[in-house]
Amino acid sequence: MQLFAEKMHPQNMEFRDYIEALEEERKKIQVFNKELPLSLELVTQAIEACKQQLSGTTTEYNLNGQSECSEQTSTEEGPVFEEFIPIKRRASLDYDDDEEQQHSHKHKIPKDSTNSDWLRSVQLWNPNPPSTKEDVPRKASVVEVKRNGGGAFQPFHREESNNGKANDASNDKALSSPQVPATSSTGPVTRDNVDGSSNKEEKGQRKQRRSWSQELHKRFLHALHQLGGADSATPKQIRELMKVDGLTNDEVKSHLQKFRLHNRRPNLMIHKNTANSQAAPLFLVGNIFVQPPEFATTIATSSGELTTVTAPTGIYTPVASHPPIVTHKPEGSIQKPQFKQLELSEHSNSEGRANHSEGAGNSNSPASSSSTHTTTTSPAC
DNA sequence: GGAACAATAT
DNA sequence: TATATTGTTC
Repeated sequence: MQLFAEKMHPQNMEFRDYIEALEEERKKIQVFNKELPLSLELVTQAIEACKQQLSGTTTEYNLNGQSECSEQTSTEEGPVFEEFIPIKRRASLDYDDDEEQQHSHKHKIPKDSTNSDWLRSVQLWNPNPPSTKEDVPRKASVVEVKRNGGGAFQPFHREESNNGKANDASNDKALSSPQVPATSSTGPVTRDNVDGSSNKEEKGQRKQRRSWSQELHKRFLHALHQLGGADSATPKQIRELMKVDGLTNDEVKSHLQKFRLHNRRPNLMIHKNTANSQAAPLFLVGNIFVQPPEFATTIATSSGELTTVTAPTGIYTPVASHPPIVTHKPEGSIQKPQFKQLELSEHSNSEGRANHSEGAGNSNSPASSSSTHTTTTSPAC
């Protein structure tokens, strides 16, 4: 008996506190009565229930609550109890940890789910990347910053196959931190590259996709520029110049391939037009806008496509500068590419442009070179 | 180096 | 769901 009494007191105290907390909660919620009518109702009910129990039924209830005996009360209070518990918990987060086992279901589920979402949203990923347009586009700028700070991009989708690509992750970071390329990247070329190839073989699975962030692409362009253009440059050389950890020749090669493909089409047109390769290359894409009417006309006439085509693509068109046009669709198109970063902020433009700038400087070489060779072949012509 | 295949986003 | 873009593998 005495034990009872002893126990009761403290509990009652807690109970009162809890009720007070609930009341405060209710006050807060009342403001949002319209929006959270149910919540208000629930809280109110909980308060009433608590009060009732505290006054009359308390003994039993409490007992039930604490002690194992749950039978009798269970009938009436059972239901209340359930409602109560969850609320209580939330009210007092303390309980979250353990106990749950019993109610874990209700309680846990929401909690976990929230957390997971949270993490997801917060973390990188983007998994977000996937469809998280909401987050990405809007918050993009901010998010980007954060991410960049850490690793920069979003981490591609490396989700599942971390194993093989653990390296990549690190790599990515390195990559991501283009700004400080030298630092991390300096010695980068080491084995990672090799690993990439080896890993492939190891696992039948596909390698996770490497997203070519702007930064990465920037480097790519830079390297390309240094090597005298896309045509003359070889993946290996490019890779070395890029100084990116974990970047494989294959990746570079692939990127180069796409880069050429993208550039060629549009460029081709230009190319021919511009007997002189000199400028042509530089502005390939850019020229469309910038360049003199000559190109524009040709381009426009021959290919409305160009404009459309070039702009949309994200990375490869880096150069592509359709800022204005792009604005509408572009986001979608551009965003797709992993380069959310681009999208993230308008920076994308800036970035894109940055690329441009570099690309432009650089681009000339690549584009020109590539174009030169290809020109003849191009179907467009 | 290029093409086919695969994955992802719109 | 179909298409487009991008990346990986052969």
